[in-house]
Amino acid sequence: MRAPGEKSEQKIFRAAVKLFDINGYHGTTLREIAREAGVNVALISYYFKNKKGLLEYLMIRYFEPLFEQMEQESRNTDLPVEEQLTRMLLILIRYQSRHTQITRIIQRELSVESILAREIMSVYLTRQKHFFVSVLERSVEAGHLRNLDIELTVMTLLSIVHYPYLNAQWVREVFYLEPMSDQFAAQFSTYLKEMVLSLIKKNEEK
Amino acid sequence: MRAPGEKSEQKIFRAAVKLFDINGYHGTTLREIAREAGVNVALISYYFKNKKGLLEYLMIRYFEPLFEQMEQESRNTDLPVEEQLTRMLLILIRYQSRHTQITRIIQRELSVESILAREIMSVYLTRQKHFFVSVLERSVEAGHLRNLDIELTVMTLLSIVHYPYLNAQWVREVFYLEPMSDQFAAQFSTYLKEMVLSLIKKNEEK
DNA sequence: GTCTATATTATGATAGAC
DNA sequence: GTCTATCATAATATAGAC
Repeated sequence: MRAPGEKSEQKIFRAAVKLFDINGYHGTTLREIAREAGVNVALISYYFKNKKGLLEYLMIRYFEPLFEQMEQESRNTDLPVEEQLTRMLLILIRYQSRHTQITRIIQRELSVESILAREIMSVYLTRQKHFFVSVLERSVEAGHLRNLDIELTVMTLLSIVHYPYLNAQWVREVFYLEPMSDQFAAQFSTYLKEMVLSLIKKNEEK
Repeated sequence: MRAPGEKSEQKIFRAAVKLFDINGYHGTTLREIAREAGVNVALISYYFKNKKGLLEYLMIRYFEPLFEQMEQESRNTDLPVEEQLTRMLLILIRYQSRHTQITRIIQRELSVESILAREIMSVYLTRQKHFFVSVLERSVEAGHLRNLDIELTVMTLLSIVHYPYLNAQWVREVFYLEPMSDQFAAQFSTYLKEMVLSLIKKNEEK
């Protein structure tokens, strides 16, 4: 009874991602996932234990590879500051645009108060903050950013990078851009690079 | 059997806002709302028809007064551009920080694909975009922003302003700031003003 | 690995008494 | 306006056959 080409575990995962993305985690039932995957409901428990297990699996799978990249990039302290900063932002944008569905699920679910969300914050997001703070501290040493608070700048940069991928529907319907497209990622990166330069250089001149 | 001081309708609304904020719309049940409000479940249907009605009521209540303010401010075209722009951003920040719970509910629920979300986008959020586009167009006429795309700038500014109120937990636990406090709103506004000036002035000098 | 069958509990919603 | 009682359905989850 198995469909050709793809294993059930994978089919369940794909279906869950698709439905969580569109309808939200609590807005999706295991039955819907099973139907979408063309698989029996009981198989979900077999592979992922329960609904929460599906979400946890999804989150870990997302953050681990991303943070390997980020960590590596944050060690390139021999690069010019603006270069390192824009490269770190580029990593985030590229990663998000290649995983738009999971990105939106995670961004949304992190805004719900839960143990899982708190764990993600303490394990990954504090680390992420420190990566960016380090770079900006280097930037201050180089004479940039004199009158902009570092922490708020990090918060701001991350807001810019995350929000369009959370609110993809808004980007589509209000700005007529497609967050899933490579073109958007490219355009967005270019824009951000320009903006970062504006911020840094301006303050340098003061 | 009525508790003193507050009417049931109001108590239900408050309870719903509190629980939707913490656990999400789909993550909250009518029974939980009734318990939190100290009121019978049936009363929710009596006042708000059904669960969806509660969410709709909440959204309209939020956007109407906000857009009255925004609309009014967007007519002040005699002000200097930076002044008008920062004032519009300030309106958003103040409004969000005075309604942190509903703001988070709405920001989160807009990222779920639904008819309601689509309506909010077409009724309010496109209008919001146009307010900001108009100001930035004035800015371009004044010789600013030469190499920054207007629409992307609007998207970016709104991302900065919205994201911290959606991801309040992140702001708290990673940046040790309290999004509900007036102090945060003040600090954030000051920062943004500085940043807007950086962006505009820098490009002016080129 | 996959399915059937079922247990158990929860859910949104309403009819009708007070 | 408020509550009791109840319905119909839907939810997650598991035990056990194949």
